[in-house]
Amino acid sequence: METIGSEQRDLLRTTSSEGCGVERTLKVLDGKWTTLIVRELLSGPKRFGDLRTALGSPSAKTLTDRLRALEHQRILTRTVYAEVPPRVVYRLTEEGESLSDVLYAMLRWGEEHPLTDD
Amino acid sequence: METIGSEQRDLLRTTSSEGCGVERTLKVLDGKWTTLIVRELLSGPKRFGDLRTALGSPSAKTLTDRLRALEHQRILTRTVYAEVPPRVVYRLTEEGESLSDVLYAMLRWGEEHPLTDD
DNA sequence: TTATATAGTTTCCGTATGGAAACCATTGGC
DNA sequence: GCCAATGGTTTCCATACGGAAACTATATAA
Repeated sequence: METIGSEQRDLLRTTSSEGCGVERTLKVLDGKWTTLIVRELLSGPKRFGDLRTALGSPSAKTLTDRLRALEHQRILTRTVYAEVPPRVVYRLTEEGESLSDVLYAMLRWGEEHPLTDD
Repeated sequence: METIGSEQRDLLRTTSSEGCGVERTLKVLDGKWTTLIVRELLSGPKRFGDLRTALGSPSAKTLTDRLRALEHQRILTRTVYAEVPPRVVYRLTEEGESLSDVLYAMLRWGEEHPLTDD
């Protein structure tokens, strides 16, 4: 029983190493917290502080770096509300939302293959 | 139009940050070349040298490290043929093959979202 | 007047990652 | 007797990554 159809296999086979779609996705999801940030935002927009808490407190610097990178790649938007203290909300763009297919595939694989040792 | 069904969204929402399936998958696919190695092997078993060429010549040390890690996690098997010069073949296990769902999702996303600048 | 909350920024630093280069083992072929 | 080919291993090193701590801005509340 195949886990992959011939159509999919062909796509994977014929794509060159350079500029392959897989590499493009890897580039976007690069960095220690990046993928998890997207996962958090898939359940709705979140504030900076909420993200930090949900992720288990990465350093402010690191979280800022990742958010800025994702913003630059148009995966999410950053909205500052002119209040005091400031409120900043991050929300996925349509492009960011579309990463849910990748995230969900990861989620399923991870749950179907619990780690044996390690 | 939603890109994710309510069933999927619920799964992503209710999973805690620790031990989430996404994190498990990230752990397996960790490292610079890891995901690309799996992509290469999805089109069939490959020798060490073939992998190096296909990937664009990562250092031997790095490739060895990644292959050993994937072997340890039972994503692939390493078969040594007692010939001279030696021939070593790497092939995905069933578990490794099942990563095709993740890889294919990445491939599609990457192809549907070519980079604008960067 | 001072404290407080949020969302940073900046500086500094330790570690991990990955690459380059040199070296090794084996044996069939010249 | 020596070289080539394969698939490594070992050592060394530069950089990138990410964390900790200290600092900042602002307006409201006490």
